[in-house]
Amino acid sequence: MDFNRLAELLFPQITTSPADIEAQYPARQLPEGAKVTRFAPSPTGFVHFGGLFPSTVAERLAHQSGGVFYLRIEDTDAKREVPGAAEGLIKTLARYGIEFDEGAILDGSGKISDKGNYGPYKQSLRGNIYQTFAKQLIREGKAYPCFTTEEELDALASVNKKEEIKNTDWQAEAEKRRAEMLARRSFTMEEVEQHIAEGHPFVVRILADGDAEKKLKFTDLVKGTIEIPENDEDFVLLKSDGIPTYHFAHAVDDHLMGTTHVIRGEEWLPSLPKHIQLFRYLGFKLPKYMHIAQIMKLDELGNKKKLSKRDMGANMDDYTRMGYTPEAVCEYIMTLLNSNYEEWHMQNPDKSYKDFPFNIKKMSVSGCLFDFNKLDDVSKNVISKMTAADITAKVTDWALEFDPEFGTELAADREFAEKIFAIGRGGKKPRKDLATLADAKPYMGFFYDKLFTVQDQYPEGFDKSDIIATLESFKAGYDYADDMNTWFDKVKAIADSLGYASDMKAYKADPSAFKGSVADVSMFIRVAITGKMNAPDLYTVMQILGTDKCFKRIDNMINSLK
RNA sequence: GGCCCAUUGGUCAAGCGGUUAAGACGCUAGCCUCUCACGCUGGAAACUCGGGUUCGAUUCCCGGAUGGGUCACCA
Repeated sequence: MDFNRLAELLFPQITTSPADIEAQYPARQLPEGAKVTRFAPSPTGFVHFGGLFPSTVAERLAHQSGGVFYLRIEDTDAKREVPGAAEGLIKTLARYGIEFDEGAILDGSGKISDKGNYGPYKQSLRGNIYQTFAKQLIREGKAYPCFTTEEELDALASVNKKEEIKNTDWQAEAEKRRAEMLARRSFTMEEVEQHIAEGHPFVVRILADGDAEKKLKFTDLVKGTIEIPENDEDFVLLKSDGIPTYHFAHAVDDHLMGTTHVIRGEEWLPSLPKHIQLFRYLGFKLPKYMHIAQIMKLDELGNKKKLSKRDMGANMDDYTRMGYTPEAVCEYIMTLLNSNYEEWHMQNPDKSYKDFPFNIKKMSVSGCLFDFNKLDDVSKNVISKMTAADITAKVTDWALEFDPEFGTELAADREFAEKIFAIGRGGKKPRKDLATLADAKPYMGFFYDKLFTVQDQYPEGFDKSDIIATLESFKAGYDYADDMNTWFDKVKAIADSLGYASDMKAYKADPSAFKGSVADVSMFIRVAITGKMNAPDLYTVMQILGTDKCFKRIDNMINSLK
């Protein structure tokens, strides 16, 4: 077989050589140890948590090492492509601090355009490049055309549908398929010529030289040394539309674009032998690989499953809607990614997670369960450290979008809102009431007359007359100008006058000697003013609320009790 | 089913031949306290199972079990 002739027959339109293309992609001039990484999504939907996870690793590794982080759009499957998905992807990533140095990024007008010298960064624009290398492989007898159509293959394989996959006799399946491929390998030139002349479409398959019985040792930066069988499958390089498969595009692009570290989910591990073979066939240097563990969730049966796009917490917009800030999500990701992150963060409470020395060796090899409890904890800490102005702005913006009634109230008087958010904020041990921005409303909504309702009832066991007496004498004695101690002394005096202990220690020593304690008396007032049994320090609340509002609420409560 | 990967409390995880097996989240008891939220001090809770190797295995090796991933002209 004259492979040169075969190559010309198949790709007459390709006149460039691999060397021509290589010349356009000179080696990057970067400092020693600088890593070049990329995020290479297919524009089929939104970025989900499982995608943000490895891209965070890639971004950190590149920027931490003074390298390059770029975005490549893997739009090689027109059937699955979703219009606008790529733009959405980029915007979402940006919200989570993932910024690209080069690649297919957004220009000023919100359209995707290339930045950098190693493009084009959209695979659909690189057909000529892939075909050049495919032609070369054919010329070298390392790849061949296959005219068996998808339909024929399906018929042969009998199953391709998800439901049937469990019952598949995989061995028979593989053997049939392999037999077919083997038969197609030995097409004569005449047969090929005839097929081409008749206009039959073809795919280009690799001529696999591996032996699945033989193992190949490979070192993954996360997984360590693994043993995998050599590839003996004639997988597709170029689909019949001339567009490459993932495998081929990966080899060609990551080589040309100078990727030093390929970071991807561990679901790619089984196809690694294909990639190793391809790089060897093409004469490319193999990049370093990091196959990172997947994020899991628990299914109905209590089994771990890969977090899928439909799951709660998969779509990053879920977090926005629930009121988790990007900072919190990023920090949570860091805790999952590097086991020593939390320790570092405790020692460097004021530093950004981007200052954390991310360490590949500290990465977990096994998948972890997504844990909302943990996210809440991380988020509470993040929110508790914000300034009052900052949290006010964030909650207001959030509420304006997701809870307009609340948002409008907040926005109407920002200074008032900021005073509320300032309660217990800023000290060494700040309050941690909010896990999400959405928690703000139940926490402090009572400050607003429009949102105020009496949520909690007075517990059983207290004389209504005591409550009324408390409210009336409290109101009579209240002076806005009082300092906190004076204010509380007055509350204590009321407690004493009604037979409630003003001294908590005395009360605890002998509860039966009193009707209750000053804690109860405070509660009488608190419920009237805040509508709740639990609220931040009542004195401060009243200072913010002002005498008029407080008195009105007390009066309302007295009336409702009578 | 073949192949690959994994397996320390409920979750995330330190550990890398000899430890009272860290820590964080969650749960919980108590303290502090006008309630809450913090904070502090405690508590319950773990090495998947067999075989080896070794004076000694959570740690090393082999096998089983379990879980996950993957087996397309999808990425």
